[in-house]
Amino acid sequence: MPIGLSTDELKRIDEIVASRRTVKRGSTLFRNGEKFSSLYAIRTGFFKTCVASEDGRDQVTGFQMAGEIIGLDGIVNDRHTCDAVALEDAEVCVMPFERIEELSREVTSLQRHVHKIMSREIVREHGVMLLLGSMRAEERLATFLLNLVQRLHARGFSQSELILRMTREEIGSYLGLKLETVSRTFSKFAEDGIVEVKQRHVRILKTEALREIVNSKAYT
Amino acid sequence: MPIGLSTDELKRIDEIVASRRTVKRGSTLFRNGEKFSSLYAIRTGFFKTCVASEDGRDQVTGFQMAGEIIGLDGIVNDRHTCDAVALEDAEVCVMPFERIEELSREVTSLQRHVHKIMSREIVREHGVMLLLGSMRAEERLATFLLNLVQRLHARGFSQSELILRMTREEIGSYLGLKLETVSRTFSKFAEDGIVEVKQRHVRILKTEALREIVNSKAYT
DNA sequence: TTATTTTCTTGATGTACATCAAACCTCTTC
DNA sequence: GAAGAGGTTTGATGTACATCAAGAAAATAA
Repeated sequence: MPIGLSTDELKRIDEIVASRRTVKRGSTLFRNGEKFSSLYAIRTGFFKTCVASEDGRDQVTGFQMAGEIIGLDGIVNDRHTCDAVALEDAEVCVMPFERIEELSREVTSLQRHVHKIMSREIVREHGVMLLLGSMRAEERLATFLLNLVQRLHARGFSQSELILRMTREEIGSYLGLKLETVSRTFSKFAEDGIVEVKQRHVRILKTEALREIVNSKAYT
Repeated sequence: MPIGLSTDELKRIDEIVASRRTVKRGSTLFRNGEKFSSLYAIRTGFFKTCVASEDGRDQVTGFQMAGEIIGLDGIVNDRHTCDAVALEDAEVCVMPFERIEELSREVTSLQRHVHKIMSREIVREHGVMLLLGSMRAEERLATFLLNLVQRLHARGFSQSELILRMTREEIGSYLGLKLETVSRTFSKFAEDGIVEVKQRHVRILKTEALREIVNSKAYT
C-alpha cells in the first residue's frame, strides 16, 4: 500500500486495519447481498470474485492476489453485489470503510490513494471489456497469462513460471469461454512451443510470442 | 447529484463546478492519453466512451447521458485511458478533481457521494462483463434496450419509446457483436412484435417479453 | 491402500455469430 | 434539386467456439 507517505501518516493508516481474518480455501470472504462494511486488503492467498445473474448464470469478474483490495462493489448500495471466494487459504486485513473515509478526510495522501484504487479497478474492467468484446480465444488466454505472470512478477515471483490457482472452468468464465476451449487453447500453445502446461503448472517459454498473439491484427 | 444535503452543503458543492463546456456532436470531451484534471457532469447530450487496444481494436465501454459523470478513468494515472465522444451536441460541467478532493475532505456527504459514484461504475461494469461473457445476441440487445429505456424513464422520458443516439456499429461494439448481428436482432424482435424499429427510432411494445429474453435459461 | 470425486484433455458434431456482398435508405452538402 | 457519404438491412456462406461425450489424470476421502 505504501507510496511516499511520512512515517506518521503510515502509522495512522495502520490504524485502519481493525482486524485480520483468515479464509479457508473454497469459502467466501463476502457474498452477494451481504451487508457491506469493510474493504479487504489481501495479505496472503488468492481470490476470485464473481457475479451471478438472476437466472443463475455465473461470471468471474476478477482474480485477486496479495496486496490487492476487494470489496469496492459494496460501497454503492451498502450491500455486496458479488461473491469473493478464496481459491487458496488466505488472510486479509479488514478495513472498516467508515474508518477509511474518516481518515482519508484528514490524510490527503490516503484520500488520493483510495481514489486511485477505485479508478484502477474501473480501468482494469475496461480492459476486460475489450477482451470479452473483441478478442478471440487465443488472444484472451494470452492476455490472461501475461497479466497474471506480470502481477506475480511484481510480487517477486518468476516471470515465466506460475501455478494456476483456478480451474479451467473459472478461467473460462473470466474469459467468456468454455472450459474445453481453454483447455484446447492451452494445448495449442503447448504444441506451438509457447508454453509448457502440466495441469495447473504453467511455464512460459516464449513471452514474446504471447505478446504477438495479443496484438495480432486478426479480427478487425 | 443532490441527495439529502443541506442547502449550505449544496452551495459549497456548486463551487466545484469551475466552468461549463459545450461539446459538438462527433467531437471529444477528452481523449486517451490526455492529461486528467477534471471530472465532467453531463448536463445535456449523450456520450460514448471507448478504449482502444494497441493494435487499433476499439471497444465502446459505455453510453452516458444527462446527470452522469465521466472521467473517472483518468484518476489512476493522471491521464485519461479512454475517449469520450459526444453523440449529440452536449454541455458538461467541468469539475476540477483537485477541488472535488478538497471539498470532499470537508463535506462528508460529498465524500460519500464520490465513493458511491465510483463504486456504481465498478458494479455497472460487472454487469457488462456478465453480458459479454455469457449472454447470447438477443439477450444482450434486450438487456441493452431495457437498461437504456430505464435510464431515460428516470429522466422523465417515455418508458416505451426512445431514439438511439448511436449507430448499429457502436451498439455492436458495446455488446460485443457486429453491426449486422445487431441489425438482424432488431429485425427479429420486430418480427416477433416485441419492438417497432424505424432506423434510430425504437418503440418497445412488450417490455415483459424483453425481460423474459434476458432471463431465458438458455445458455447455461 | 482403494474408492470416489473433481478436474482436465481430446474427438466428433452442431450452431451462433462473423464475414462478404449488394441494395436501400437518410441525411448532408453543394 | 442532384450527388455523395454514411448508415442500415438482408442474403449467402464461412468459421470459431460451444456442445456432447468418453476416457485419463489428479485430488480428496474413506
